[in-house]
Amino acid sequence: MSTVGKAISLLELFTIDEPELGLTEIARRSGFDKATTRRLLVSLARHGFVEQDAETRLYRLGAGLTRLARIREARFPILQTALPFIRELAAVTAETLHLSEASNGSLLTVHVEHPARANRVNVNVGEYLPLHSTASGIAYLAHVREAVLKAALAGPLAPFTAHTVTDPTAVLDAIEAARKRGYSIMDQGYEEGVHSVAGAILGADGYAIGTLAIAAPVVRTSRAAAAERGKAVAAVAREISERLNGEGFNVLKSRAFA
Amino acid sequence: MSTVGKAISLLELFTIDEPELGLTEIARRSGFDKATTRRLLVSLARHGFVEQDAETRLYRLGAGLTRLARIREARFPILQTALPFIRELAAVTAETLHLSEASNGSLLTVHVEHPARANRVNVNVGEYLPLHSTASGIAYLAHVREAVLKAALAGPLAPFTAHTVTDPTAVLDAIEAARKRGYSIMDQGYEEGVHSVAGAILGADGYAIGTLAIAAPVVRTSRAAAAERGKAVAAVAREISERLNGEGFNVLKSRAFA
DNA sequence: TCTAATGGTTCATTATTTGAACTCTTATTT
DNA sequence: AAATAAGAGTTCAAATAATGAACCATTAGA
Repeated sequence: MSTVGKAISLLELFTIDEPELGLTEIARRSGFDKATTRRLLVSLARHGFVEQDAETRLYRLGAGLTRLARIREARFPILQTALPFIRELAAVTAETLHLSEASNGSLLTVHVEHPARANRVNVNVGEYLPLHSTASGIAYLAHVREAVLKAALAGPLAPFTAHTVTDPTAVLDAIEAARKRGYSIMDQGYEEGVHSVAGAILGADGYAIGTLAIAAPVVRTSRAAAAERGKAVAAVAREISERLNGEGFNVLKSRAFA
Repeated sequence: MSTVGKAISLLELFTIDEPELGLTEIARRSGFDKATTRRLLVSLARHGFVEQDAETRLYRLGAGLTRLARIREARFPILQTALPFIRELAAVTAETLHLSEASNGSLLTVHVEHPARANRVNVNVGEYLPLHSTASGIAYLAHVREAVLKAALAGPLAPFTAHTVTDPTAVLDAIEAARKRGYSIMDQGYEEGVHSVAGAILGADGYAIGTLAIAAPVVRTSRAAAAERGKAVAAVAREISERLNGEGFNVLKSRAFA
């Protein structure tokens, strides 16, 4: 692994649940030597990517990340644009909503809204989503360049549950169906007991730049409820796409595959 | 410079105004060899810190940054907490507002609201602020540990304008005054013609974790206007601190220097 | 068609990174 | 109160990864 990769992998040890870690702990988890770990952390700290609590000596992610994220947001203001819509939709559906952004052919979750109820699906910000086995992934693949789609279905498709579809042709069918329907459906393909629907958020070139998904326990998911959620999520994803680009969804869509 | 530092310095070439750059351009600006630059970019891309436009081959900041920034935000939700208050204050004051976060003893701007008027102060997201010559810096230094304050005033203080106060003792006086007043005032200390007031945002331990500032052209800044803005910005910074920590501002404040 | 500019790659040379062993500080146990 | 343990941080010879001049490929423009 490159030194840069090592440094970044240190950053990836920090999670919502464990946002602060000590030097020894970081070294242990990363598998790097303590001296190496420290040197990397110091390099990261110099640029504000991590900071150290003056009191506890624990390290945590730094504001330098916020800063760069804001610069990106200025170009792709998905989060800012989407937030009000997501909040509204979350209030209406009372199920877990998550917004994911495309980056280098992967999807990663950048925002989550959880309903205030006991039995709900939990999704963590920062999670990478497999493309073939999540509603978000299918919705995304329904609006990507041919080459990206091919690459996504090229490798062996991991079976996460007994329900995961691992046959590329069947996945393609699901993608085609999602494209026609306007939203994707995934029944327990990634996690047992979780049903999801998702819509694609399109960029100015008509290709997907992110997805919006609703994840709910299967016990609360009748066929009718799924369809209702699907329509809702698709409508909001459409709305976000239009706000983001200042153009009609169909105009955007027609721009892809041209 | 460490390899990690080099990689991060590549990220820092991207700005709001130039969010997308080509390989040769990045190499030229960073001063690194093209091969080196490329290798670093590939390492960064592997972790979603940059992404490459499939069409134009230009590089831009990636969603991996958004992801990590969100994890940080979960711990220090300054931005989320502050945004509605900032927006409201921006509407009322009709001047430039900027929110900065403390990171490793520096302040960097993570959000800006500009008024819709021709003559206004422009601040860029991502800017680092000198501590001795900005209202934000003074407000920050009024609520930091003794050691941080000493470090900030130790080096030579750069004169940015003819108005910049570069005598450490005078700066200390300004800090003391800000602490008593509840907000700081900076008259053209960083840029000619710009007047700013700022309030500190406190963390759970009573020390500053960020600042909120109003920057206005001096031509619109009477003594009375400055005082009014100062009181407003201090009140909002207080409010944000309380929301953030769920405790009264004075309770927080008393916790520091204990 | 030719030229120039950019993206991307190779591999021997060079410089940075590595990690075992060390100290220092702080918390915990006896 | 002394002993022990555990974590933070440092050092320097050895090992490894980074470097960059020169290369090719593709695209844009003259």
